[in-house]
Amino acid sequence: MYKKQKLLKVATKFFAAKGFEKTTTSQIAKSAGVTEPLLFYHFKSKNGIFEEIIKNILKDYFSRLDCLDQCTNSQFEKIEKLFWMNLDFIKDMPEECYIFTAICPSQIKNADHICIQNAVRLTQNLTSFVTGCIDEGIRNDEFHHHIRTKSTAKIIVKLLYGIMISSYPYKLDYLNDTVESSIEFCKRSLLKQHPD
Amino acid sequence: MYKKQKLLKVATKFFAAKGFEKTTTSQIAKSAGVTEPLLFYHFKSKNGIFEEIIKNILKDYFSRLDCLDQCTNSQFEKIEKLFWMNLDFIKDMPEECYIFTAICPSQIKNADHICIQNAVRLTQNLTSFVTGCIDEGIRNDEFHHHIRTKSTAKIIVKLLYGIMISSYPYKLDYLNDTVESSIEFCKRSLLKQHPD
Amino acid sequence: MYKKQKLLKVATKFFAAKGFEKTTTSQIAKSAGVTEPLLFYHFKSKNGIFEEIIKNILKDYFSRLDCLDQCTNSQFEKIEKLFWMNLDFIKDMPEECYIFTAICPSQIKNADHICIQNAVRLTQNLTSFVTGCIDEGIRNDEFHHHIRTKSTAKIIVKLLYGIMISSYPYKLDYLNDTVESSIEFCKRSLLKQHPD
Amino acid sequence: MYKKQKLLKVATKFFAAKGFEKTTTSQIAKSAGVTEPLLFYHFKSKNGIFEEIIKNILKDYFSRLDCLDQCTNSQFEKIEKLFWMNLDFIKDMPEECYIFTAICPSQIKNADHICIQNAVRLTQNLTSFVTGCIDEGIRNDEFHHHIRTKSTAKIIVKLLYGIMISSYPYKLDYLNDTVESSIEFCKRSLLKQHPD
DNA sequence: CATGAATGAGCGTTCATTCAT
DNA sequence: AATGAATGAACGCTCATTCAT
Repeated sequence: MYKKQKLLKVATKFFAAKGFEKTTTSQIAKSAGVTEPLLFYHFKSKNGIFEEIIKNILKDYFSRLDCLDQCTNSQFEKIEKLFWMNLDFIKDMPEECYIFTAICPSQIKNADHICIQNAVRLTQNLTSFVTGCIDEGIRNDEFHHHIRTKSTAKIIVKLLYGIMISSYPYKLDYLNDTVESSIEFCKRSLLKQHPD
Repeated sequence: MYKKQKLLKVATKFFAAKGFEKTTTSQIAKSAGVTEPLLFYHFKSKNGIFEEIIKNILKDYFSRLDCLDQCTNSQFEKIEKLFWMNLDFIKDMPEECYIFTAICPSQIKNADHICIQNAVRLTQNLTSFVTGCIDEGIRNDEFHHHIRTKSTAKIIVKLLYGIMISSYPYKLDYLNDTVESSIEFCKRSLLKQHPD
Repeated sequence: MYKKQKLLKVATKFFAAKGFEKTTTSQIAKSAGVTEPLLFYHFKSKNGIFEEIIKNILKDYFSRLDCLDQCTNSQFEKIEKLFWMNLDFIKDMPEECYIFTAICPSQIKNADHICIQNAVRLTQNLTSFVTGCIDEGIRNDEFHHHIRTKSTAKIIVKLLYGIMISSYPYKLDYLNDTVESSIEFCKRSLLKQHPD
Repeated sequence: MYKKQKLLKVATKFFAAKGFEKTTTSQIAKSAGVTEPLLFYHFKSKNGIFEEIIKNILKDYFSRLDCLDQCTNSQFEKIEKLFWMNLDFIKDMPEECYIFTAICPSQIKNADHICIQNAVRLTQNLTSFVTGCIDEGIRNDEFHHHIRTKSTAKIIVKLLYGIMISSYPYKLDYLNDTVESSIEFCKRSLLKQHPD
C-alpha cells in the first residue's frame, strides 16, 4: 500500500511539472520505482490516478472551508480569513493546487467528468460562503448596502482562483503580497467605514 | 495562401475545443480539406501552427491596447474602458482568447518559449497601463491617495484574466454581468467620491 | 526471449539484402511474426537493433582471432590460417559479414559511433596480428628481411577485407579460389625460399 | 545549364558525406540555391542525379585507363603506372570516388541497374588489363612463369579497390604510402629478378 | 527555365493498456 | 502484490514527386 502512495506522490509532481498529456504512465512508474502494470493495478487507468489526485485536493480544501464557517467574527474578517486559508492551502499543497487550477481545466471537456463536478461544487461552496458573508455584512451595517451580493461574491472567488493559478513553482513572497493587496482592495470596496 | 488561413482557423477551433495534445494534425488537415503534409509545409510543426495562433492573438490585443492609450478621459474611465475593451476582445475572438488563457499555460513549461515571452509582455503592458492610471488618478485627487499602486494594478489585471479564462464556450450574459460588477467593485475600491 | 532472437535473425537478413534505410521496422516485425512495438521494446530503436547485430559479429570475429593466436607454427602458416579463418567466418555468418563490411560503412558517419569504434579496433587487432607475424618471420629468417612490416601488414588486412566485401550472396567457389590465390600471392611476396 | 552543374556538384558532396538515402532532394536543391522542381526538371529523379554522377566518374576512369594502354614499357611498369593512375584519380575526384566504391554497392541491389553494369564493366576492364600484363610478363620472362594469371589479376584489382574505399575524406599521406607498399608487395610477388 | 503549392505513401516511434505468470 | 512480454491504435513528420502557372 506504501507503493500506491509513492505513485500518487510522483504522479502529482509530474502532472504539475509537465501537464497531463506530457506525463506518461511509464515515467510515473519508473520514477516511483515500480513497473507500469502495478500502476494499472492500483488505479485502473491514467485518468484514474489523475482523478484520485483531484479528489484528494478537493477533500482537503472542503475540510478547510468547513473550519472557517465556525468562526464568528465580523463578516469582513471571515472573508479575510478565507484569503489566508486559501494561501495556506497553496503553501501546503503547491503541486496539487496548480494541477487543479491550471492543468485540470484544459484537460477535461465533458461536463459530467468527476473533476468538473467537484470543481463546480467548490466554486459554488466558495461563492455561497462569500455571498453569506456579504448578505450578513450588509444586514448588520458593516458593508455598503447597495452592493450586488451575488456578482460581488463571484468576483472575490475569481480573485481567490487568480492567486492559485499563478504559475508553479510559486514564489511565496509574491503570493503573500498579492493576498495582502487583495484584502485591502476588497476592504475599500466593501466596508462602509474603513480606516483611511 | 487561402488554405493557410483555413488551416489556422480550423486549428484554432480544435485547440479551443479539445486542447493542444488531443488535437491531431490529421484532424486539422482533414477538417481544412487539405492533406497533412500541407500543414507541415505552411507551418513547420504542430507547435508551429500553435505559435502562429498565439502570435496573432497577441498582436491583436496589443493593437487594441494601444488605441486605449490615446483616450484622455478621467483615469477611472480609462480603467473602465479597459474592461470593456477586454470584453470586446473576448467576443471577437473567443477561441483564440480561450486558447491563450487556458490552453497555453498548461502546455508550455520552458520560460524562454515565445508564447511565454509574449504573455509576460502582455501582463507587463497591462499592469503598466493600469499603474499609470492609478498613479495619475491619485495625483489629481480622483483616487484614494493611500492605494498601493503596483499591487493594486496587479489585482485588476488578474481580474481581466479571470474574466477571459471562464471556460469556453463563453456565455455572453454572464460575461457582461461579470464585467459590470467588476467595474463597480473597482469603482468603490478606488474612487474617493463615489455616487453612493 | 526467443522472439528477440527471431527479430535479430530476420533483421540481419533484411539489412544484408536491402541495406539499412530500405529495410523498415515494420517489415522486420511482420517477418518475425510480431508487432512493431515489440521490436522497440527489445531494442530501443532501429539503430539499436542494427548495433546489436554489429556487436555480435565483432564479438564472434574477435573470439576466432584469439584462437588463432595460440597456434605456434611457422609465421607464414599463421597468416595462411588467418585467411582460412576469415573464410570460415564468411561461410558461417554471411549476412552479418556483408552487413559489417558493405552496409555499415555507408551508414555511419560520426567517428564516435560504437560501430566505428569496434571496426577500428578490429582493423587494429588484425594489423597488429599480421605485423607480429611479419616481424617474427623476418627475425627467424623465414621472410625477406627488407620488407616494410607495418605497411605490408596493412595491405594484407586490406585483402582480407576485400574478400569479405565481395557482394552478398557469396559464391563459395569464387571465395575459395580468391583465398587460395591470395595466399600464393603473399607467399611469393613474403617467403625467402618458396618452392617454385 | 550552369545550375545543372551546380546541382551535380552539390549532390556529389552530399552523397559522399551522408550516403544516398540520408541525402534529401530538398537539401541538394537548397544548397544549390535552386528549388526542388528544378532538380526534377534537369534529372528526372533522385536516382537520376545519382546515376549521372556515377556515369561521369566511370567515363573519366575509363579514359584514364585507355591512356595507360598506350604506354609500351615493361609489364610491371604498366601495373605500377596503373596504381599511380588510380591514385591520381582518387586525388582528382575524391567524393566521386568514394561514392562509387563505398556508397554505390550498398544502395543498389538489382543486378541490371546501370551502375552495377558499369561497375562490372570497370572491374572486367581492369582485370583484363592486368591479366594482359601478367600474361605478357610471363611470356617475356619478366614474371614467375607459374603464376595463375586470372586470379592474381583479380587480387591486384581488389587492392586497387581497397585503396579507393579507404574512408573519405582521404588522408593523402596515407594513400601515397599504401600505394608504394602495394607496388613493392606486388613486385616481390611477381618479378623473377627483383633488386633485393 | 523556374517556382509555390500540394500530395500519396509511408516511416519510426510512443503510449496506455493487457495478459500470462 | 508484482512483473516481463506483448499489442492496438495512432501520431507527428518526412520525402520524392507533381501540377499549375
